[in-house]
Amino acid sequence: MGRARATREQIIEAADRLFYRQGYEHTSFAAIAEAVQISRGNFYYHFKTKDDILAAVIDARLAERRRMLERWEAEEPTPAGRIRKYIEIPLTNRADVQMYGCPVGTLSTELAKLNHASFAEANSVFTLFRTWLREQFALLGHESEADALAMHVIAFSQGVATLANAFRDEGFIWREVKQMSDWLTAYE
Amino acid sequence: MGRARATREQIIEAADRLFYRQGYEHTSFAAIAEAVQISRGNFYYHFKTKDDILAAVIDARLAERRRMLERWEAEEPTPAGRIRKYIEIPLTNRADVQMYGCPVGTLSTELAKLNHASFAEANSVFTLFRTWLREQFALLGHESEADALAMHVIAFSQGVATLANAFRDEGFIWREVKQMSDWLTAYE
DNA sequence: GTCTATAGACCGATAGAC
DNA sequence: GTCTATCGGTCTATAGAC
Repeated sequence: MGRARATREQIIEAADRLFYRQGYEHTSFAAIAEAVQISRGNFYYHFKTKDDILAAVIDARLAERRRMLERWEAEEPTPAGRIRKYIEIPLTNRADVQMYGCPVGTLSTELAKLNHASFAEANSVFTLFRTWLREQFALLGHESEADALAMHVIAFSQGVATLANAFRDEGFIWREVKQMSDWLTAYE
Repeated sequence: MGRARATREQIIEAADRLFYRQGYEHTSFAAIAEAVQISRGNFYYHFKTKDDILAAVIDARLAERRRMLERWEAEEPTPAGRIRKYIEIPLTNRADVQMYGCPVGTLSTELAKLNHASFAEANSVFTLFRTWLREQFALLGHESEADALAMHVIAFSQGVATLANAFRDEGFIWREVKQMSDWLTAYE
């Protein structure tokens, strides 16, 4: 049981990484199996279909982001400090962002085009951020516009990620994050 | 000769549409051939490889966007009015944007993940916008920061498109475009 | 008769699935 | 390990305009 669980998690980890770097559709069973160094037969013991793996990857991402937000709440005493943590994501992950874009945004974009059943599930990561940011803005005393501000911050992040990916320009990320961080001071 | 040209352009048109709606990799020869109502054999008379079609689609998009910018220059006498036209794109195309995102951004994102040779070519549409917006900001007297402002506007557009696609929220587009339009007045 | 445009059988490789 | 579907891509035959 412990062994099966470890293998299962290795598969999810490898799939997560490959879906992010190569896209969901472009990633084959064989590629994941090879990355985990297991046979395809063993593979099917853990996941019956590719959609099953996708669902597991999305669940894992959701759980990981939840933990990240909890960590931020422990580290940053003020709502503004927490929002700033979110704004800085493209900078914190700049190497990956330039190479592969945002994991959440690019998966959402791909699943939208595939008309995939897990499209809504994948967007629940966006919703997690949206709800959390909304809370932080509400704590800052901007209840009535909290949701619009939350969406604005996420949109900023997505725009920066997409262009940083297209142009592979780190200076651009620095400038945009600085600007957004300055914008936030008006709401502190 | 005239017949061939018509067929060729029909193929490019159908491929453009399908690449946008379903993604490049997810769109098969068979799907394009069916959309144009020709056989797959005929198809290969006009394009040898799938990459050839992609290149033709990118060229067509570049030409189309160039014409659009020229149209805007004719219609809008002021640089600010022209920039505003760009800012309003997500609103103008809101139905498609909500369903399929931005054609330029989503193709760039997909080709980045596929490590596709035409990645740079696809981004030339971004560069077209970037150069054009930079010129408009320079005309407004903001030469030193013109490029950063151009990138900022494109990033805004990409962020709005990605989130509008994920949440299928038209109100969000209206709010963001309004906000960005107001932001622009500070530079007029 | 020639050339353009079209059709469709066919190929090897690889995909997801069992 | 195998099965079936489908992928991108090649090849040949031929219909029709000139």
